[in-house]
Amino acid sequence: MPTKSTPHHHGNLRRALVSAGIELLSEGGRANLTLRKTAARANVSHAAPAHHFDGLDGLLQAIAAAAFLQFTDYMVSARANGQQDAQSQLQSIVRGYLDFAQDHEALFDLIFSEPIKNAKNPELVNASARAFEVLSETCALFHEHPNGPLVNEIRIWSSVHGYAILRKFDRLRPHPAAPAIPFDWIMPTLTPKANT
Amino acid sequence: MPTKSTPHHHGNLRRALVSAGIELLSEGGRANLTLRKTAARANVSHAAPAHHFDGLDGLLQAIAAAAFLQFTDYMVSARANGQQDAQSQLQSIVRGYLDFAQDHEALFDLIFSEPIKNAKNPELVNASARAFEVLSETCALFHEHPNGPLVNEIRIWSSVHGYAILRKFDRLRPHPAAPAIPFDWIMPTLTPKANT
DNA sequence: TGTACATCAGTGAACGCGCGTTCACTGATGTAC
DNA sequence: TGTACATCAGTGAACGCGCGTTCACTGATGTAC
Repeated sequence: MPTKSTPHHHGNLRRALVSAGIELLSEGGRANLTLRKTAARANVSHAAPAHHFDGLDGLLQAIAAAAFLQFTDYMVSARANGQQDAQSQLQSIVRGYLDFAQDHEALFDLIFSEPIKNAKNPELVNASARAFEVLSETCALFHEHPNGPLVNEIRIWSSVHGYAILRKFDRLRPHPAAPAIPFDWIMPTLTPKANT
Repeated sequence: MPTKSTPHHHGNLRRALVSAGIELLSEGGRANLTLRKTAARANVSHAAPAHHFDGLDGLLQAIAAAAFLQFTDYMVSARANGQQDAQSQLQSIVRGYLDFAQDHEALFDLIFSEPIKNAKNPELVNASARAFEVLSETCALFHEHPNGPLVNEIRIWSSVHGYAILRKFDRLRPHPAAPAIPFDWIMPTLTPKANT
């Protein structure tokens, strides 16, 4: 008799609440996310989340951590599914980056938002660091920039992040009927290390 | 007898409310901005803003419009005060862009935020368009990109915007003690039209 | 296998708070004559 | 210059609402023996 209602002990309420919160964010942005709505979406009383998160901020950070993991997965999956030379790998993670920004706009906004900026939550910090590592790994396939480490990463990352924002604001067209300028046209060029 | 208390007819309450709202945003971000707090900051009853704005959204859009004007002023002033060759002008507006992002972080966040994205308020739309024009004017001093118009603008703008975000998240250092990588090192290169 | 018991993860009522909004009001300003 | 009057831009009380949080509670789970 594995099914039938479970009035107590949801099983994995924490995960369910994070999912519910992501839905609410996607539907109505940050203003739509409250503990009470999240609990209701997870079919649980509004006091239940207190057993799993330290207030609204705790929920927000847990959501951001989950978002970073998914963000990383977009990049890693794209890289794994593409060709394996350096240039292709770099293009793949950039595609993953931009796809995530488009498919999950609310989460993309969240992870680069002010309240998340200074969060110390280790789960969140680790998830964030992992996303950045993916970029670094891929940049490591190229010759270091003459000015030193991290410069390649910043060149790529600045471009792709800015491009994502401009696309969100529909600023990539000379006029409304024109196609959007593709990222390929503005992507900085790096020099691969070896003949891969 | 020009002074003495003015219980009614503030003079320019609308402007005072926008200023008060900017202060509140700077102090505590979007969550700190409410009509009641804004009215209190402007030393006015909490019902007074209704005579000047269409609710909180109206105030928010007015603040965003004011922010765009100030943003534009940062770029235009920097350009006017620098050397006048094409490359210097471009560097100047980029410096203005980055200075604004740093000096007015809350406003920078606001003008590129979701709630402002789809606002139709003409004052706001015009202020936004003007900021973008400044970049276009300056890019017009360079040869058009082989792929057509707007490509130079997108290259510069993506980089500088992304760089501003990375700096905000303190991601411009290989390690905590290192200096931040300067924007000069990642700025895309354009070809000036004439020998200015 | 059964029983006692501690702990965990929910419920639902209650609370106080700040919010946006409404409304009758009133004093200041501007205009007509 | 003076008077009447409409309009404008404030006040302050009142409202209902959704919020986070607290609290006593209870049923389910896990553990000791």
